Parts: sequence; structure tokens; C-alpha cells
Amino acid sequence: MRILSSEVTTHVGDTITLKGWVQSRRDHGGLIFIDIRDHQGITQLVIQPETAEAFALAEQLRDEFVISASGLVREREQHLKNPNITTGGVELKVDDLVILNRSEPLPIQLHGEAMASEDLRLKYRYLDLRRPKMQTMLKKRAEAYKRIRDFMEARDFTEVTTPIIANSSPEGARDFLIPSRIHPGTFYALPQAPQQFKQLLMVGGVARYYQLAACFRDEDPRADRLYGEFYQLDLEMSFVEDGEEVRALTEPLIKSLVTDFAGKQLLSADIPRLTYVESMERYGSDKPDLRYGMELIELSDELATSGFGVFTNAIKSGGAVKAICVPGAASLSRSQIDSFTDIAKAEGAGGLAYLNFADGDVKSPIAKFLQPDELATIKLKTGAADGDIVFFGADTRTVVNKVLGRLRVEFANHFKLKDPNIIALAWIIDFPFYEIDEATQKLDFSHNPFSMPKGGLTALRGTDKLSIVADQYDMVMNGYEICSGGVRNHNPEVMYEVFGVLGYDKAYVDARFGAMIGAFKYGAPPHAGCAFGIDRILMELTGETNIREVVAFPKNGSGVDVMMSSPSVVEAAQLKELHIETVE
RNA sequence: GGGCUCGUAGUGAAGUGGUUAUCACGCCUCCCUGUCACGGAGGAGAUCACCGGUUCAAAUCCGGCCGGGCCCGCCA
Repeated sequence: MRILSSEVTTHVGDTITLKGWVQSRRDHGGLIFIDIRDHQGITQLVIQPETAEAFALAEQLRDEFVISASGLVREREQHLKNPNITTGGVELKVDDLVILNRSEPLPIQLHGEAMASEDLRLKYRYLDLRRPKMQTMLKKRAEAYKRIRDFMEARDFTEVTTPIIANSSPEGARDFLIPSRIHPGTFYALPQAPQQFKQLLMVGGVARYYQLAACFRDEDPRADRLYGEFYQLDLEMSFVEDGEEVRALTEPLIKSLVTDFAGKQLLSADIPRLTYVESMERYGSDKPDLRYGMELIELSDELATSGFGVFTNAIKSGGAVKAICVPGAASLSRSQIDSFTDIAKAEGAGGLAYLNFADGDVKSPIAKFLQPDELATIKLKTGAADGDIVFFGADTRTVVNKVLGRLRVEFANHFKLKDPNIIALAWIIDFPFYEIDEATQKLDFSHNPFSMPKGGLTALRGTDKLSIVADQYDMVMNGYEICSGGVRNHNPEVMYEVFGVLGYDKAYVDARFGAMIGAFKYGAPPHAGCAFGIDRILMELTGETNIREVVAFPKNGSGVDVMMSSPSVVEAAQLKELHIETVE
């Protein structure tokens, strides 16, 4: 009878068979111990010289040989039990041993403290996946999928798969293109998201849709961003005109993933809503980590007439002066402060002014420019105490928020303020619909053009386009954007106007979003939805800082699959079929 | 596209100008009947990523180049 390691303790006295890999071999000359590993755990095998054939084979065993071992399960004598492993109370006395397959010495070590580099792990991912941590990861991922599906199905959502071979979308990320063989010179594209399909499903009468959807984007990766493909819980609901309905529906899922699934603690039972403007002003980011404080403090009014030119000039030219109080920062060395200054400069700051509060006094190169009452106000408003440092940003409001927002994260890292057991969630709402593109200095979409502008046509036709707010919302988890959604624009007239604001005419919209705009003319219900980034959620909930750790076969940081050697060159004949004549 | 950083036996690390490049794990040979990261004795294994330069002398300093990682740009 073949059983698994997890069952072996219940089979004392039975003759059983275990199949698995050799985890370790301890050869005592006249007695050999083998730890055999299957996907459920480890069991100790004992091979004695009396079983000569098995013993001879056991002497040949090396790490990761695949074996089948049969014999009697027996309880170990008390002093031989190993409390450190779950099967440590028993062992299998082997009568019959079969080597199912041999293994060369491994190119990476799977056990012990020396972890191979990520590049080698990815090259030999099929070996890396044998590590218990990776096995657990794959199981956790599957469990998350099941929990998500159970949750959605229980709420009357229908999973619909949408095309993988889709069409290029003019907005957003760079597409992966697929040349058409049948239609020379034309291309399919892998979808960046099922956005348009799911909206068309709403028109198609699928009242509640969801999908664990593969999304494809050809953009440079990051530690928290996979190259190429990633997975979203994509969902959409008909007859929803208030985004709060989507937020309220999805919150219990995320909360239960945090608590029941990951065993982590929510910072607060209620998930706060912050407007985009509020989030930028208080945290300098649209994805703030709420596990720690250090909020940005507005000091423009208080320092408008100070003697420090950097401050007053920023305010005079329409900018802002804000501060961040870092508790205990007086312990920072001069060179550490310099490195934070470098970060601030990299984000666009001219420098990094600061006040060092110590011994009831203020120490700082800029203190002499400030009046005692100004120093007192700064101390009061920032809540600075002895041992704290208050850092300043003085520039345009955008730069100040960006700089201090980045520093806030850096200080949290430096002072280890990110409690890995706490999960802080927040909804960021009311994103600006339009923004000024830095490069072109022209008005452009701030986010996607599919969400409903709050105020509709009236707002779109108003004079202040930058104040138009999209009915759009992101969920943020510990400083990571894990969800983006919105109340969609289902009204053709409003849709044309949304593009019209940027100078695009009807023909432009019809050419690029023809199916959508066409469908909206035939009784499109109002609808809203969102999409959660599953990989990123899994990363944060499993305490990883690299998203590739939660994926079985990820591309590396250069977009290469070092195991399969993709991308790769293809046969000239293949290219010819696809009407591709030259490849540089 | 840009910035920072790393590259030393199969793996992980040490080595900031000077004998034969060090250690651990792994590998090979031998010994060992209660180990569980078994133990003991011995051994093999490195063009110090690559190319060039400085120097009496380079793993080490300089330049270039290739590759990895992180970040910026980018990611509706």
C-alpha cells in the first residue's frame, strides 16, 4: 500500500510503500538512514545490512534520487524519537528499495542556509520549486484562488473567460503584439486587461461578471511588478451607479484574505476612504502606507514671512512649504542625513532643510533664519519632541508632496516602522480625470478614460478641466496599489465629450473604441467594477518583498525566462508565414 | 533610455596592491550499527564574469564591456 509521509504515523505495524526524493543520507557503515521527502513531508527510512539488496542500493543513494521504499512502519524507541519533525516518532524499516531515477549533483542547494541567487533559482525553477517554502507558496496561491471563487460565486457573480488573443488598445501600457498570418500586415494583441470585454458583458446582460484574468503588459518590471503577465481578480456589476457599492461588496473578501487566509491583523476594522487630494497632501502619495504616521504638515501660512529665502521664495511663487517630523531621527548620522538628502534631490528637491530638536533646543543650519515664535509654531504643528528631526520640503506643491512622500517611506524603512503582521487598507477615491502631461505640457487623461466624470457633461463643459474628478477608486495595501476600479461611463454622449475635451473628435473615438461606443448605443446599463492584483496581494500577505516569489515561473527582472530561454529567435519560415520580412 | 549596486571552485560567502586565493555546504575515496544539518580521515575542484590599462607586482586600482538586482522614466 502506497501512502504519503503525512499518513505514516497512523500506519504503525503496517507494511507500506513510500515514494519520494532522497532529502539526506546518513551512512553509518553498517546502518543507513535516509530521509525520504514527498509533497507532504519527510519520513526516516532505516536500511540494515540484513536486507542485503536494499542495503547495496542505499549505499548508492545521493541527494534528490527518486526512490520507492517498502517495509514495516515501526515506532521508534523513546530515546530515538525526533521531536523536530512530525513523523519523528516512527520510521520505516526498509525491506525493498527501488531507485526510480537518479540525480546528478544539484546546481543549486535546496536545503540549508545557503540560498542560491535568484537568477540560478529561476534557471532551475523546477528544482527551486521542490523547496518547502515554494510548495507552500503554490498551495497558498491555489487556496487564495479558491477563496476568491467561493466568495464571488456566493454573491451571484459568473466567471466568464475573455479572449487572450485580443486587440491592441491605444491607451495605456505597451501591448504584446501578435502578427496575423491570415491577414497580412495586421496584428492581434494580448489584453492589458479585460476592460472592454467586461464592459461589453454588461451590455450583454451578464449582471455580475468576474474572472481570474491574465493581463499582459510589455513594460519594465519592478520588485512589485511582474514582467509580461500577471493575474487580476477582475469584476464588474450592472446597475451600479455608486462606487461605494463595489467597495462595500469587495471589502469582506480582502479583509478575510488578510485575517483568515494570511493570519495577519488589520490596522483598522473599517477601511478609510481618502480622496486623491487628501492622500497626496497628507502622505505625498496616492498609495500611502498607513501603518505608520509621519504625515506631511502644511506650514506655508506659518512660514510665508520667515527669514529663510528657500521657504519664502517657494511660497511667493505659488508653491508650498511642508514638513515631516521623524521621531528619534536625532540618532541619524550626518552621512545618513546626507543620503536622505540625495534621495530628496533625486525626487526633484533643491536640498533638504531640517531642524534637529534636542535638549529643549533646536540645532540646525537654518535655525538662525527662523524667529523663536516660528520655531515654536513648527514644533507645535509637527508635534516634534526632543530627539526628533523635522524635515522640510519647499517647492511647487507637487514636488514638495512627492519629495516628502518618498522620504516618509524611506524613513519608515530606515526606522523599521513597517510591521509585517499588520495590514493597513485604504480606498483612494476621486482621482483627477485630467492632468497636465509633464513632457508635452498638454492636457491628458490622468487615469483611464472609461470611468464616469463626476458631474457628467456639465463638469466636462466647465472651464476648469483639471478640477474634474473621475468616479474612480484604488485600494491600497501597506503602500501597494492592489486594486483599481471605477464607475464606468456608459453614456455615448458623455464618452464623446470626455475625448472632446482633449480635442479628439467623434471619428477618433469611433475608430479606437468602436465596439464599446457602439454597444453603449443599445441600452447599456450603468455599471461599475474593479480589478484586484492577485500577485501583489499574495506578495504582501505572504511577507515577500519580491513579487516573483509568489509565481511559479516568472520572467526575471529583464523580462527573460532564463529556464526556457524566452524570448528566442524563430525560424525564418515562421516569420515568412507571418509576413515579417526582416528582423534586426 | 538613465542612476546606484553586485559578479571569487557546483552553491553560498571571506579576501582593499605582495608567498601556493580562505571557509562552509556539495562532490570523490576510505572508516563507522541509532543518526536525524550524523561523525572521522583524505582528495579533487577557481582562466577571481570578460577585454584592456596602471604597477616590479592586480581578485583588489583605472577604463570599457557583458550579465544579475534595486530604483527613476514607463506601468490607461
